[in-house]
Amino acid sequence: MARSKVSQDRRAEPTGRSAGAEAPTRRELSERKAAILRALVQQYIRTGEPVSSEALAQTAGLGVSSATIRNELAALEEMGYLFQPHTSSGRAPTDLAYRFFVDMLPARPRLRDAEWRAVVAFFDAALASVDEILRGTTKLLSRLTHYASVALAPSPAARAIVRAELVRVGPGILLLVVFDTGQVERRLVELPPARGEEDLERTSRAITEAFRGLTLSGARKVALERAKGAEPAQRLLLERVAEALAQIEASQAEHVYLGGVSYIVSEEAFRRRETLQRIYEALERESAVLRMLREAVAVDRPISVMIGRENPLPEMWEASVVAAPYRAGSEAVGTIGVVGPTRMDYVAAISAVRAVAERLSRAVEALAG
Amino acid sequence: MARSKVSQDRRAEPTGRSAGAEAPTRRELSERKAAILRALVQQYIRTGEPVSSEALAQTAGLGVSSATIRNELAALEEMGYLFQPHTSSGRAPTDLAYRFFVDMLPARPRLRDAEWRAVVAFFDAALASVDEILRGTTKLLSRLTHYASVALAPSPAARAIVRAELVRVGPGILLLVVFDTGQVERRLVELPPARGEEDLERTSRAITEAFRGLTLSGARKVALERAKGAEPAQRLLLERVAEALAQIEASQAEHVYLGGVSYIVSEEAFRRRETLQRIYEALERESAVLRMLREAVAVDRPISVMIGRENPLPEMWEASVVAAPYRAGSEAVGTIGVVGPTRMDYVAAISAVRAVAERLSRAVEALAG
DNA sequence: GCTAGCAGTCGAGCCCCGAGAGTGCTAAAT
DNA sequence: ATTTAGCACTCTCGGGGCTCGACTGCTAGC
Repeated sequence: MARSKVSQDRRAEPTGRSAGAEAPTRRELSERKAAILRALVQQYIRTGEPVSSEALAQTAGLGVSSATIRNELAALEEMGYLFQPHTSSGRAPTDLAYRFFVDMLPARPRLRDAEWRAVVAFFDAALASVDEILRGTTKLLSRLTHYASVALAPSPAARAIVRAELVRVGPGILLLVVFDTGQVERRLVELPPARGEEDLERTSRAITEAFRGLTLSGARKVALERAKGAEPAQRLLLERVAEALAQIEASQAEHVYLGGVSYIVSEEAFRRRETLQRIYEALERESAVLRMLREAVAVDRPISVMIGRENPLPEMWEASVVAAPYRAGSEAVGTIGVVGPTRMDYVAAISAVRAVAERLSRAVEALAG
Repeated sequence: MARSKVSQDRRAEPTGRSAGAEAPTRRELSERKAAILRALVQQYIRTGEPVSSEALAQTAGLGVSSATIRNELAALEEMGYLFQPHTSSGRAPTDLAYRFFVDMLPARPRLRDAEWRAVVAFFDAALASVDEILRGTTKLLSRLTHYASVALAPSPAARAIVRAELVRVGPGILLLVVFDTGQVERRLVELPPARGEEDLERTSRAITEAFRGLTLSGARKVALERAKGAEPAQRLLLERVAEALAQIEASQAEHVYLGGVSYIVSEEAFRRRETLQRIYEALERESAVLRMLREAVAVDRPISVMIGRENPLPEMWEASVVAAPYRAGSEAVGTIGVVGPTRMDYVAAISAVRAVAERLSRAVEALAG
């Protein structure tokens, strides 16, 4: 593949949309170069074919001839924005060009009416819990964008507990924690030998009372405190509960949602089987998705775009991610995003992700109060 | 595609392994034809290339010349077991041939030792709930077989409730039902206006007591009964709880687990993008997977195999499914399976699915007591 | 009934060729 | 100093034609 000219520096500008703020290292583009570059990227996104100077002369509306544009294109290629699949073909954008294109996008693209209504309709339906909402959200996002979608549930670590119980299930004891988002976490509690049902009941009632309104770490502290004063029978149980709480806090694997993976199977850009397989593998690995989305929204922006090699996962270097955090109150609690080819329709993806993130925030906020 | 000769009758023998029992409609094959057919299918599964008479003469060990085998092959093709991609190529199996091959498989293929140990190890780890187990199970199955895996959770309809509660979450009330499998179902209860916290607490405690040990429909009856006698404030709430219970009973969409989809991306048999996309679309549609697995295990066998067009979903006609129910006690409560190309390694898939279903049954049984 | 042998069929790979698309460069024009 | 017209050059893509080789089906003889 003639990809050798793609920009090496993985993170010239790691964040999403820097809307006008220049990276100091990047040479400024002349008006005309910028216009040409934008037109080229736009057309390439539309057609997927390398763009010729002639085509740009006609569509970009600069009133200069194709020969002039050819000179500019040569310069842009020199600067690392473009490459030619082969000597006598048009030019295609590198990651750097997409970055430029995305950074220059007008501030707030709007969703089309029909789509906006679909978003509103989805979130208007009564949904019981964040889990249920997110499952639907990935489907919604994929339907809107025709790309694969991912979502991260709020980390329970920061959420308030509305209920905690111990339940006997089969031979084991299950610690059940319900959060203000409607999320439910469960953990097996290693059972101390020969525990009576009454003890269990009593402890369960005790923690239900004691944990209400606390966070996981708060609850854990309380459990340990109470364990100290308690009679031996309860003591062990409480300590085990504290352990389970810690485990819940640490684990996050279950909180990745995935949807619409069938949409990107037919992407021309993922023609090579191997590319597609590696992307799917990564998407199935919760830790990978977690890492990717975390990094995507690390910088505090409403929408982040991660283009090609900006992605921390090499498997994703031929893909782009458009991601946004969603909030409950003022703090970001989770992330949603879409995954498509670097040649994705950024305008559509950004507006869809933005709209969904907004409504999702409201929905989660309504739940969590 | 030269697939026109594939058997038309979608369900000559709908079930999995009939191990020797003949379908009355199917003409009996001579010893030699059977041996040739088996050898051919085996080789085709191994190589993916049409098999020649010469190759069979060498490997099948029948002591006859390729010319003789050619005659037999012509007959088998006539009977619908084989087809030629083109005139001068070897033969490939039709669905009917795979069906024959699978039906003739020796009774209980064993898993290789290392794999068996992986299965045992997975189920030896303490797992909190059926959900958690199944999530891991699909991963395990896919790792073993290199195909995509699906699993159906036990329908909560038949399970016993170990706990039911009402919890205030944000502005809504959440009905939380915990089953003996560790599964948790939650449903928003349409809130009657201006309900006091004490009422809620009281009702919650009441249903916790009253529902313990019942099934969903049992609990629903109890709720409605109690509603009759109750004071108006509680009455409405109880009726709404009954409604929510009915909804839980009816819904099953959330109970489909999917894993290892990246494994089948590179399947040569799904070379055509469209084929792969349709398969993925179907796998993402819970209702479709539900229908497929239901039909697969409809006949009471330890392992069911659904080959190509035997599948009720046309999207899956180029794929095969190996499925098995898992049990808690004597009743089948859920299903697991793998999805691969019709040319899949049935022996490996069957032994993996069987082994996993067995251990899974034990694990679920241990949970549900 | 089996098999050796042979003619016939078809796909895969290769080369060649021409058409077409698009570039880079040069030299003239502004 | 730009811009542009013009032209030579490069490379892909598709088709046609070719050979090679892998199989088959069939026939005739064992």
